[in-house]
Amino acid sequence: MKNQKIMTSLNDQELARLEALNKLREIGIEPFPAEAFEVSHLSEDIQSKWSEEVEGDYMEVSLAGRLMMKRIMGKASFGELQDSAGRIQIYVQRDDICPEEDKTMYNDVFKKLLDIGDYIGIKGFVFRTRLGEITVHVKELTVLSKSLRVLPIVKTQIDKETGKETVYDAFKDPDARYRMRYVDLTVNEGIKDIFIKRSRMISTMRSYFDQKGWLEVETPALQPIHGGAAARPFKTHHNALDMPLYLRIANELYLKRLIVGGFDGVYEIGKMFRNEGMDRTHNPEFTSMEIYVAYKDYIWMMEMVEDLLEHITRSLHDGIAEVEYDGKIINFAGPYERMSMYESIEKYTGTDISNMDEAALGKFCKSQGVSIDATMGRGKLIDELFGEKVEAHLIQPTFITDYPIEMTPLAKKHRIKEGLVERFELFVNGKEIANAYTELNDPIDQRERFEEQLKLAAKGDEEAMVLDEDFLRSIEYGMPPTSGLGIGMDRLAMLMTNKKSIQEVLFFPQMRPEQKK
RNA sequence: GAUUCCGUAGCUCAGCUGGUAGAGCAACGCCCUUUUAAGGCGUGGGUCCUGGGUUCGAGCCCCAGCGGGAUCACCA
Repeated sequence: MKNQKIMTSLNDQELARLEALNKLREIGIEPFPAEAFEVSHLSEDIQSKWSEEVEGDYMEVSLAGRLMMKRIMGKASFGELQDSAGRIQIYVQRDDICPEEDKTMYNDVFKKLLDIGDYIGIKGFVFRTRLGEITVHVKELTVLSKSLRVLPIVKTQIDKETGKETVYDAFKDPDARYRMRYVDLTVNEGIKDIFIKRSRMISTMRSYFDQKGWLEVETPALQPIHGGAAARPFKTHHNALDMPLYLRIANELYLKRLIVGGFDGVYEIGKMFRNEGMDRTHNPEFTSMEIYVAYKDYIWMMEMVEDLLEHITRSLHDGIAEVEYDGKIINFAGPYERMSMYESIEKYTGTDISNMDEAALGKFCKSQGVSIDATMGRGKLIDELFGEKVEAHLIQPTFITDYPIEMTPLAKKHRIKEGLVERFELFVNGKEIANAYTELNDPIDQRERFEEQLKLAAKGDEEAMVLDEDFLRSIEYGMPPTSGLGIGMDRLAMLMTNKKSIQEVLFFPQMRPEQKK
């Protein structure tokens, strides 16, 4: 009865696969065997290393993977086996896999009961076909796992005259691809590479930091006070403590406590959560890297970022420090251009705003066609102006330095320039990808800045920071001069893999629940 | 949140001024021992996203909803 219920929800192709599975069992072949299958080679090993000269080394190979194509021609067939590294053609002859009278293994199992997507193991030898394709001649075939669903079969034809490539039946609906990433990864070439690059990007960064002697740490993701950034948090509740907790929007205040505790350098690569809108550069959970190094300032940090990004880019792109993004060549070899925020506005509007007061600035924004409202203070006006007039021009990596104090409550006041803080952001392709300060370690100044934030909150600013008394206590014990940096790892991954949507660099981007059928 | 486009077979898509649903691949059956989008002959397969409405008649028109994409806004 249970079976019947399943049956009615299946289409004809899925029914055929279920029947094939039952028939395999009838023949005495377990479609989901428990035994391990020993693999000697990956498809890629053979494709790249085999030649007639070393033929002798490839007389007994065993491979495992999904059967992705069958081309049956009577008593012999070709197929394609896809493993973790790629694909290789296989050649299956009836009398080879069925040396005895009984031809079931070929006539029934291979020709009829095996479907595209099934996992098989093969043993045989490598040869080259008349048409020149390196192929495994199968002597022994093992069913490793049955696939009950139909994979979309992507086929590519290359026109022999024009060399033009045509793709048939691409599995390209973004909705389906993100919801069923396992199918996307199986069927679409190049998807794995994105995530392999992402993984290597992170491991390269980690080993760079480790080599400098900085310590990778972990700090709470569940926080009683959501500090360190201006954003709306996710709220949850702990039952045993009967208290509200927030998913972290940043880890800055915890990492600084560790600097107070005496580490010279600490960093954390981890998930942050922000309860805000989603678009092609925002996912509710995202990966950030934050690092704090004692006895340094933001000028030192700019040099570190140049070296780090150049190093990562080279290690991901065969030693080259350039990436192509959105049709542009972006060069990550340092040094990068540096401009103060005021200089950048002057460069792209022709006007020096450094001495304007709030009223004059408001007037200037209007004259530039920047829409403003009455609640905006001086800092916010500058930020708007920058966003409208400057950001889009910053294609090559560019440091923008020295921000108005109002919007940056955790950065140290500028050593010379009144009303500014020692902060930089790194822009690439018109987008911010890194943010750094000379950290504020003066506890009295820090308390005043928090109090300013409280006033903003009282005025209704939902994103104003909350005062963290324990954090203040920690720096009252004494925090060394420190520079800190944050990098949005997803956005960096987008740059490194030439993807325009954050969903393309996340295995499982956040989605609405699937509609029930 | 706003605007806009899209949702038809397992996949990719067509479907005219409204007339009762099609193609290729995939599936099923038969033929074929070096093919490669293999080929040839034949067969089956649909909640046209959901719910209302207009109409003699809706995949198509109208309304509402669901899901997704793009652009903008918001957001370090």
